[in-house]
Amino acid sequence: MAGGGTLPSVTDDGDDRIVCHVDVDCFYASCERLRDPDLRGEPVVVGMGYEAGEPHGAVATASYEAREYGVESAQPISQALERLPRMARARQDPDLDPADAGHYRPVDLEYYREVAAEIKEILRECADRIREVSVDEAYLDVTERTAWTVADGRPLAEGYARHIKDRIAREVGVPASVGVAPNMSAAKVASDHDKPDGLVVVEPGEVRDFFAPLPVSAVHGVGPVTARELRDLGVETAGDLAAADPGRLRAAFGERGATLHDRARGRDDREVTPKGRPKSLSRESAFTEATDDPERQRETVVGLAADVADRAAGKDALYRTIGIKVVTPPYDVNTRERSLPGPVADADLVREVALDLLGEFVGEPIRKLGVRVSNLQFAAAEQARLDGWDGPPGTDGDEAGTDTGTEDDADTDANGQSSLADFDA
DNA sequence: TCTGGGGTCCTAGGACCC
DNA sequence: TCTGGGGTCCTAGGACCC
Repeated sequence: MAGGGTLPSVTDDGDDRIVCHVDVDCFYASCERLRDPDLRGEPVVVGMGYEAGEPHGAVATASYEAREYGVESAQPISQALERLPRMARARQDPDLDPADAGHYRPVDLEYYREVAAEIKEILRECADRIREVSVDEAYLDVTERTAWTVADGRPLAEGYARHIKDRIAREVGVPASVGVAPNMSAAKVASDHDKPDGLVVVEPGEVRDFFAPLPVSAVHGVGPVTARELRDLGVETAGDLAAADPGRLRAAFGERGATLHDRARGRDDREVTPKGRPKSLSRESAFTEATDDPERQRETVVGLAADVADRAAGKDALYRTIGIKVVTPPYDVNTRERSLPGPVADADLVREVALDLLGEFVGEPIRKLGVRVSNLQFAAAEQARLDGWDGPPGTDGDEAGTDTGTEDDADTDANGQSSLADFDA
């Protein structure tokens, strides 16, 4: 970019990696279209906790056509229906125009996972290192597969990204947005920049200029709360953030402030690494309306506890901490947890501890309940396989899992974590 | 816009230890 | 009797992400 006073040929931080962020556009809705091509071009709303003909649940994904009617994700279905009536209803009600109606579908995660698996296969073929963020999103390090070299006015990396995007469209049949940049954070923002069906390339040295005009909320890690607090400090754009005094940011936001400052300046040295094992497993569910019925509350916790224990068992996970979440009106989130002397896999214990913790709240009005297990350790065989070693003699599974085994992903994420590790050493 | 479900990381205070 | 300066673990809550 022909920027102002900065040195023209210096990259933001000397990082010449090539990172792609691939994000399937309104994934659930796109999957529904895959299975029912009549939905193409139509407003589609996928609701969780939604059942055909019922008004409850919340919007998981809305197609872009549905968004034009003001349907947003996380919205209650009842509200979505006010803005975009159901097609079946519009066909019967003479006051409604079917042209302004939408197709509502319940979430079918199993099917979406099948589609995601096909996409993942393509991504794995296209990159040496991948981090799958969620069912519809992944980072790829493609440094070894392409180059920033410019040919015919465009970097080769752009053609490579287009190739990935085209393969997903052709072989799977869903649209994806792709961002290409020298680091993860910029690649993510790039893929968000021109949705749907976007392809945005930010070359090394351009990252800071690319960020500059964007609102702070576009920076990954800035949510509504931080955005408001930043605004109060006079920081409106990512450019303001990059120019802000890091000491002030650190004072206001701690380590996160420093990280966000770095991101806005185009600095992010996180490596693209696989996600590793989960750190907690949980299950929660909301009552249609807050209830103070102790029996319903206990029943719910019993069911959630069984689900969580079951899932943990399916993953060969042991847990040392059992907790609950209790949401009381208006929307107060309370958590309670208890750690055990050692790791267990015991459904009865999950239930007993969860019920015991619930005792503090039982009888109060409750909107939502959750059960969680954490401090996970994985069975020895699983651990050895994932760690890529066979287990040295004299180190049994218990020892290996106790401490460092679960912390060995310290290099994966937060800078704070690795600096702590450095300090220890 | 009164809020669905599954996660991650960070912070801060207190207990406890040396 | 009062008190330093580490460190770890546990718990609760908050912000954020998809």
